[in-house]
Amino acid sequence: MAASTQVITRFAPSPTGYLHVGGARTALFSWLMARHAGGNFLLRIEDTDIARSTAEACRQLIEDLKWLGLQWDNTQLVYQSKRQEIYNAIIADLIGRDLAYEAWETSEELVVMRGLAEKKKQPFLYRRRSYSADQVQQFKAQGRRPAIRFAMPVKEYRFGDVVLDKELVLGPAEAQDFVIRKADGMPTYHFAVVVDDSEMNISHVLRGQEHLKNTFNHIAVQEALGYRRPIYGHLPIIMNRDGSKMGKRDRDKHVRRRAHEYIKAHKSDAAAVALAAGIDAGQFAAWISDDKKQLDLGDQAAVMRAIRVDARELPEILVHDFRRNGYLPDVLLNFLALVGWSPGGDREHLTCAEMVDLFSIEGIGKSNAQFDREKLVSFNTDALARGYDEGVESNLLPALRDYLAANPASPLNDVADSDLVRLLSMKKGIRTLAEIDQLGRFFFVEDEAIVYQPEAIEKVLRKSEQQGANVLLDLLKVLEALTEWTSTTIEIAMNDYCQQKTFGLGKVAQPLRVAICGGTVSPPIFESLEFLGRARTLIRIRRCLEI
RNA sequence: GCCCCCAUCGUCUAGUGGCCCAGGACAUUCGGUUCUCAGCCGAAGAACAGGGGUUCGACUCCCCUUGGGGGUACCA
Repeated sequence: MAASTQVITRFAPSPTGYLHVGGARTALFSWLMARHAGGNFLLRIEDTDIARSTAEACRQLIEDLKWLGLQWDNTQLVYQSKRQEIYNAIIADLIGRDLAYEAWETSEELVVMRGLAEKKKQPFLYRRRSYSADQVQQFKAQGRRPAIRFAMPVKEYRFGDVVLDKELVLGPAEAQDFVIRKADGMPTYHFAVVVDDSEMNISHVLRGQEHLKNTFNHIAVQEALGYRRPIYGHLPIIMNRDGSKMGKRDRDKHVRRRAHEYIKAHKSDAAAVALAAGIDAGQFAAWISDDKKQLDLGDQAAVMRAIRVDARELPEILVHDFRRNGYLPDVLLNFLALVGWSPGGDREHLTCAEMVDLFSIEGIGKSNAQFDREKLVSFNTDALARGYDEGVESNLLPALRDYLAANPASPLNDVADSDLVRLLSMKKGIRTLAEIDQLGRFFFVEDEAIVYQPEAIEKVLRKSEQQGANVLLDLLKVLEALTEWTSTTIEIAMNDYCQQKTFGLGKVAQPLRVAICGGTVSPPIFESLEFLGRARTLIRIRRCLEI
């Protein structure tokens, strides 16, 4: 393949938080495209927003991509924050050619100017303004730092979009001088993205449709710099069930809502919650009263602890949420691919290799799509069932270990592989690995730690004049008398007992279940008893009867 | 306010002018299986946003309306 036709795609996230599913899908499509064409997929970190970018977020992002298996081909990651001199040299050149210039307005002044334009029902456009030498002196004396704006040539811009399959046009009236270097000295996204895509030889840029209008800015800079233009494709946006754009903000919104609820329910106030969370009171107050503000990851976690909100109740939108809640990476990838892309025909369940093979830009849809968690659960259930078919130990055990790594607090972390395999084999038909965790925990805690749920005790043991409890009393004797303790012998004994009493099996299974696990839900009862062992089973039954 | 994109069952989609009174999957409803929860098996209902064109013929092409979404930052 000639170098000029080589496909090079990239994923260029901003490290301001964990990877969310929208970003993951963009990465997936770029990855699929490169792999399909036998080209390269590169990773670049766009950390030019120094206030919001963190090293921690960056580490998470990389871990999430690795978990998904979206391997990138550049051994050396590109960090935009480390390339300031390169950008500055190019900007200096642009200034020298009068294609860029210093702009002295503050953000506040710009907000006022925009408000004025909207009042007049006019679009706001920034075009070059002149300052007298005196004014500039004054600005400098005030300590102002200028931003650098690109003098965007006033003309028509157009480009062909391979996803939308049409030509997009920006009229001359809409050209405006946008900022390419912020007052803090960092380049803006619009500038760095153009320089780096060119330097990295990116052939195809796939990104969300929210970038559609930005593309004209990028083209203008490319033209000024004499760069080759990559092929652009703008992906449909992934939406929530309520039809709004799916993003990190949703979690923030949820936490804010819960914080308000907490303050109301506990007759507390913002300052007290901020104190409990150990974060700055002023910052917290600003966040809780302003929907547009977002907490960073660490602060969000601290606030959640303070108001006792568990991460599991947040809407799953981050790749890490899905990992933590027991989804398989390949399932998430398969499902994500189908949000906005179709291989055609009736095919849905695909391995990564099949997706690579079948991927094409033409198969990408043009319209926004809602993210349907129920269908994802169904995909996960199917994949888990296939895992059972293909071997619990080779297939499901590593997946469960991975799940546990993301859930360090689970008691199952201390359990031997052989027992995890037994547990998995006992309970088929699970939808997520989290179900194994929840359903299996009672095996691995102390007998005294079993918590008997009041509703379960009432419904299964106390109801109908303590019928359940009486059955349990009988069963205690039957089980004590058993010579051999296997699920088969237990089942035979229980069936005998039921025949004697003309009971259905449910009449004995449920009391036993409550006795050994404290609730009404567990893996199949006879195998559970065998697994738990005679001694512990009997201890738990006696303890339950005492209560 | 201004600019832009999109439009098939509730949801994700197949469909590139006649193979479609529209196919699949998830969800839903109803049956069956089962010691609980799941799972599994079977069946059913469910869509081309509306209006104009073009054409012998329109889900497919064009226009308008309506609806949804995005952007409008010294965020990316």
